[in-house]
Amino acid sequence: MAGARHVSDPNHLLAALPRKEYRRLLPLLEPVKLAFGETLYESQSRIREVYFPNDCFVSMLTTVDEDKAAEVGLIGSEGMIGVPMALGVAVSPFRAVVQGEGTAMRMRTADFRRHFSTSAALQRQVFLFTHLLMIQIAQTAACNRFHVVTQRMARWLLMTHDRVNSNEFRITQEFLALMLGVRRVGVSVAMCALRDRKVIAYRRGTIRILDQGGLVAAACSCYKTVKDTYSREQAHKGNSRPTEHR
Amino acid sequence: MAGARHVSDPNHLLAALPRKEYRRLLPLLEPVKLAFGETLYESQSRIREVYFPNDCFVSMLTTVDEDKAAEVGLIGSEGMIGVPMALGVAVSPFRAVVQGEGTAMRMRTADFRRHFSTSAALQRQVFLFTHLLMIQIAQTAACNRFHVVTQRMARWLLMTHDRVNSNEFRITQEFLALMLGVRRVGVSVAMCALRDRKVIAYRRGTIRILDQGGLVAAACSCYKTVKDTYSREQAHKGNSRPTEHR
DNA sequence: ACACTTTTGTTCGGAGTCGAACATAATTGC
DNA sequence: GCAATTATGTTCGACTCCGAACAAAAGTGT
Repeated sequence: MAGARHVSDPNHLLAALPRKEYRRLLPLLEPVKLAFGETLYESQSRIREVYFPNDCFVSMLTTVDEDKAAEVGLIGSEGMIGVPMALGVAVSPFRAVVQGEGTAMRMRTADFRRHFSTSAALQRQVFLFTHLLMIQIAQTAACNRFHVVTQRMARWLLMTHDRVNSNEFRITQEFLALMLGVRRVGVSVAMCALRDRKVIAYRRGTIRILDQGGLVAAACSCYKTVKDTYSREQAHKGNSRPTEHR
Repeated sequence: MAGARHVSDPNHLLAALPRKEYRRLLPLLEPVKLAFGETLYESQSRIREVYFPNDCFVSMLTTVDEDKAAEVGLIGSEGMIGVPMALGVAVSPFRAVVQGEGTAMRMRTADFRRHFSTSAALQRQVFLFTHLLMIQIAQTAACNRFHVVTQRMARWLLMTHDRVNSNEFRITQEFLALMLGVRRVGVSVAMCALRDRKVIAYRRGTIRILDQGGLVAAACSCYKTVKDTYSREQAHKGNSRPTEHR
């Protein structure tokens, strides 16, 4: 959790595969560098490749009223981009935008489809993640309903923090406002409040988390709820094979 | 859409199975009557049976802060209750409450698991529905973020209307408020407004839709978005087999 | 050093929802 | 018929967030 960033932090879904499966998959996996802001899928567009993030992470956005959008999920090395492929659908219902730059393993949909149908281990990993993603989206729905901007923003910072493995990362208030679906002013006020309480520090596009506990306290319970669910399920799936990798 | 209620409106997932598959499944399906308000799953509880609604429908609720809850999905004859089972998880992340009484086909999880793993047709149906449910939940997340009570309520009435196949159904403002995660007062005001505009009529626990077009106009675009997605995908899956059933 | 762009901070009135409380109307039980 | 219960309607002040507009500060390019 508080560890330094690994040089090559591998994707957890792939890392959890039996070695034999992994070797079989490897030739079809192309390591790619994903830049901040890059769009992997447009909403309603055909899925051509799936991605297994290593140390990058990606936002899933739902569009509404043709001008507004809101983030419904955040996916890092614990998951995969292109879940609909696992459900037999090759059209992405969401826009997928790279939130944190880094590397991912890319796989063509045809290759994925072929391997997926014959690999019980891959199915197990991907379906479990699909389940977790669904929970995350549902929690976001409830969170959007009940919690105020400060809480939702704190939650977002924590979720990002968990995926970036660093206390500092680059993000502008404008962008954060887009993700949360609020005005930038709302973010500005909320961040000032947290800064005054010495929970975070920031300057022009860079934010640093000073007091993680304080941030958890400022966030709604949604953060803990989702995180606990993730670690609970990760623990279960560890049963199949020890978490050692590479 | 405007048709009368069938005496035995069958579940669409089951109806779309090849006849042979369906016959194989039938002995394991137990028709049950589900009463309004009945809880099929508690949140975090073990899933013992899955349900294929015929003419009933069920709300999926996410709990938050130990006292509040919000509906994240509404499932009728187009779907199944117990989607996590298809993803290899036997614990329901949501509370499932019967919203509209009626009948469903019940199946023990062990039987479902066994058949599911060997029936490509059933997998196809259930995974497609899982995909649609995910979209519905995500849309609810965005909807909760951007739209006001009147719009969300209109959407809810329309979604219910689609599943109940009748212009009139029983529902109290108190209950509706629970589903939407707002105060009853908010629902009261919104319903008065719609009634004054002659879009709906109601009296103590019963509501009647007078002007479906007006209701669509009062609702946010989320209703149309989700509905269109459903019909688009339903059309696709029809390719495998004509929609004739029984 | 300077102009320009990007990012952040502040203010304003208005709309929507909140929690709380109370009033009225319809239905049920006896 | 009458009391109790359930469902609906209305009002109040407080709070959050909205859209709009403007100001200030930090970084960039030349």
